[in-house]
Amino acid sequence: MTVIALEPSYVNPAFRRLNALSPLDREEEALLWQAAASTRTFSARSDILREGQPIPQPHIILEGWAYRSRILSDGRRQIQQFLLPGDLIGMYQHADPVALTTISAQTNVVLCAAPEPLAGHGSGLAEAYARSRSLEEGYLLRHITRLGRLSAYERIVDWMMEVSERLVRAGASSGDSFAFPVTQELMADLLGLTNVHVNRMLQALLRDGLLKVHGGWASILDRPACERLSETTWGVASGHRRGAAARFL
Amino acid sequence: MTVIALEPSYVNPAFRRLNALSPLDREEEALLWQAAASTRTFSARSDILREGQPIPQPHIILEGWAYRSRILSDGRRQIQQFLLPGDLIGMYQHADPVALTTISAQTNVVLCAAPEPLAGHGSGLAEAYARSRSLEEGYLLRHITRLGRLSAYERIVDWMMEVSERLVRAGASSGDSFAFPVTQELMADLLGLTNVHVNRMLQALLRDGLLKVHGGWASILDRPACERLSETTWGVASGHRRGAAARFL
DNA sequence: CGCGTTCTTGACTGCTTTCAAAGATGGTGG
DNA sequence: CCACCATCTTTGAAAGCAGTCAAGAACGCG
Repeated sequence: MTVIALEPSYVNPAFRRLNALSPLDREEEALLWQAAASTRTFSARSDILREGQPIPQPHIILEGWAYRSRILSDGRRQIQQFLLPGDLIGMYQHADPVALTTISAQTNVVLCAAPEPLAGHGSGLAEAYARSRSLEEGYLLRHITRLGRLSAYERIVDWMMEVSERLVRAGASSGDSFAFPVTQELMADLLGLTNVHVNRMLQALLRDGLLKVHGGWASILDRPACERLSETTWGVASGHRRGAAARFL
Repeated sequence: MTVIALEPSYVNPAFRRLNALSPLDREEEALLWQAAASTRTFSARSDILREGQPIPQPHIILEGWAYRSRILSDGRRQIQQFLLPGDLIGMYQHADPVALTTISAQTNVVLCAAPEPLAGHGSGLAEAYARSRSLEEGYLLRHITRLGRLSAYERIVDWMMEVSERLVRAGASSGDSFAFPVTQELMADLLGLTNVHVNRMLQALLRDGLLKVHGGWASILDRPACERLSETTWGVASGHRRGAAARFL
């Protein structure tokens, strides 16, 4: 359809991701087009939002990579998550929300306001937002597991698998190779490592034929092997080491 | 007032916490009393909910300690967070939510259903729920920073300060000493350490006069010193190591 | 009082960090 | 088109924090 050909290209990732989370009706699509008509661009390496600052309204990332981080008083930095095209920013539902972390643009980042869902109507948009929040909570929980219990080698693989999945979800990548604007120092600050050790592990991963991260691109060389390693992340059974009988909610 | 004297005691933590997050009106209070009239109890060391299982409706913890965790296929366990009295479970706003992690009862745990907020009315309850979710996201982000960038010694202090704050918030503790039903093995699985190392760090913390954790109780011996250590958690400035000029959202 | 769980201790190993310096890369302006 | 500069990557050697393994002590519940 011609209509699709006329869509502003930068809308696609956000559109695809939300629509996949919950099908949107025509009016909701229109809301998104309308919102995407007025964008805001942040240049690479600038801050989009600072911790403690009020959030005027939720936004959607149309294009670019950003991250949420905290810097300790002695200079240590922890990146809590990366934000990719289609991700939501500041989607809180209480009065006067405030940024819980600083959000920084790694590449140039294009944002638009997240349209308010239509009340008492096809709830596709509200549903998509809610699912997106759940998904995000899942990523945070997974990152906690990654940091607490995986080795450096495993952390890198597991996170790359997550990035790959999220890019596919937004339709921003279709395969095992994608643009990857992340320095080794950033990966280190995300994964609780040092840049030196990240460098060594990336070499090992390349040597082992699992991953290639080089020159702003990443390739998953051996997806089955990566999934096998990353699959350790998948839980089972009871949360107790020595559990009693279960009787669920 | 006699009415208050007649309140079931186990309602207090949840009631206090929610009411502090956003003032509830009389009808909303009534909803809570009503919900708390029918409780569900889980015995210590049983699972309340398993990863992947559908969540019939959100619940409130009236009493007891629980935790969310994931166990890797090789037996490694990561506890993502502890759930304390007044905390919410499964507060998702999309259709057919599913548990993102297993939730296990550490002590006996008493739950009740979280009442649906009254539509188009004093939005105190909805506001309290939303604020609770924000708070929880903040705790997850802080835990990520803890795991990624704090030493074992710092992790323990920082987490104990969080627990203390959360207990006070729920009115379940008023001071620097509180019941603490957490084994060293659990702390290890929460903080990404081994039980052996947690043991050694707790000894060091006692020796240094910061914390005493013993016999099911915890005491903060030197709160200023603990806060100073934990304060490293407080961020500053730009998220970038070498940042450009900021121009915020 | 007895048994399982939890805590404690010691010696040894090893993954990851630290520090420092050299090499590669990419964008910019002459 | 190339020199230049900041940023990013790579390397090596040494140190350290935390893990592993194993065994004994203490605790708490029935």
